[in-house]
Amino acid sequence: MAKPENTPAPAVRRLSLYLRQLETFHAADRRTVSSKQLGEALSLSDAQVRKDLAYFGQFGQSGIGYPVPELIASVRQILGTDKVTSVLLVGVGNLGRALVSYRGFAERGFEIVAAFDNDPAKIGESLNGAARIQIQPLSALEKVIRVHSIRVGVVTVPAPAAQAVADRLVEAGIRGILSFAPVRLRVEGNVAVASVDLAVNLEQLSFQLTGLADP
Amino acid sequence: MAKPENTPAPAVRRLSLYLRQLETFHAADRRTVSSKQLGEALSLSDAQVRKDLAYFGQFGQSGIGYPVPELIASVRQILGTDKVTSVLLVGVGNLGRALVSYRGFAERGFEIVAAFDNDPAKIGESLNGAARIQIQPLSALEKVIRVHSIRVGVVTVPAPAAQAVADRLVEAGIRGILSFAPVRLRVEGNVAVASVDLAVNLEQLSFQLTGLADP
DNA sequence: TTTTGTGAATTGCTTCACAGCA
DNA sequence: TGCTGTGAAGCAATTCACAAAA
Repeated sequence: MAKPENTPAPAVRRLSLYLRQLETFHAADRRTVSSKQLGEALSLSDAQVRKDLAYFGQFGQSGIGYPVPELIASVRQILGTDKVTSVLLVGVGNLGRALVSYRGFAERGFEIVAAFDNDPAKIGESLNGAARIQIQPLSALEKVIRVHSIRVGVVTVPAPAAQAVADRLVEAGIRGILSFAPVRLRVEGNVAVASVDLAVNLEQLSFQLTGLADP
Repeated sequence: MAKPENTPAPAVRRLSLYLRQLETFHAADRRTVSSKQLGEALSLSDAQVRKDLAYFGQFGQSGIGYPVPELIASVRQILGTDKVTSVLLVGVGNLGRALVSYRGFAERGFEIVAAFDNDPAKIGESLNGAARIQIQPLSALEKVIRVHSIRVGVVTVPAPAAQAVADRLVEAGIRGILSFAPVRLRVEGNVAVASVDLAVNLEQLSFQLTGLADP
């Protein structure tokens, strides 16, 4: 359960995969799992699994493996998802709408509690997410962040507007931003940014395709 | 414009970022760009930019930099996005709907030309994407793939259904799969798979947050 | 000059292999 | 025996630094 400063980023990414797989094992009433089994399910080596987990503490038992429920709890704590995190979303286009109702977020401990857009026609519209929320004007952003102590924002506005929205979120005290805009956001040091570029993934696929034999 | 077999995967990922940034420079009528400028825009070192591009050919000119329009054309060719790629989508939930109308795909050369779902209530419904398409039953999958020679599929079905859909796509001759289901898909060797797990990205953010000082 | 392309050095990540424990 | 945790080895990616080109 330690939180070392010098953890390889890839190891942290895989932690999420371990958690997902552990939950699957848990649903099947598995009590323990070995690094070999966990690795096989995720196409990783057993050594990789052990190294990754060892960065954060000693969770396993020699000869037995890792206790599934306990390891789930530990990994959640490491990731900070053992408590529900309130999240706001800016930009209620098609993607924004889909994310508000995306159950995968709630399942992983993230609840979208507010949504913002600058289109007057959308203000007041109800959205069905984990809770029912109403679209609010951007002018309400700062107040909502303050009143609800929201620390994470999801940005689904068009690329040209993304930096301005990010600046505003940072100014209002947000600590983390998940952006779907295909631009590199610049933020002051103490704010974490993660970026998802959906088209990039298709481009990577496309690249791999050009290298494959075509029967 | 070579296509070496042994290119670091991270370099290929960055190629997409270079393309994006080059297009921004192009829109601003920049004729040439140096590795330093490109790197600064993306928070990468100039050496990194040069190394990455050099994996694929010699595009720059000493003392000048890289010619923007030519490099854009070359990178598109390397990624295989110089031609439009027809894509199908399986699973028209909220996320699937959003992706069908997502303009970022069309802008990068991917056109969703067919959408499938197994919910009888949805069959025949019209969706507004780049083109207008009708939701079709899964039973039509194989025929559509064959008739339109579709090589790439986007999977937005619930996790438990994803592997079965992937198997069917592979069986029908698809060459690449972009999956949004939070499971590791197993496919036979010659099919490329890319996976986007939206919740994972929030978890990574959450992890970073726990390490940051909270003012 | 400026800036590329690239071998060499370095850093970082993964795999190996085994001591130690149940 | 079966399996973890970990130093050491091996491999991969990044950065350095400079010769060559315009």
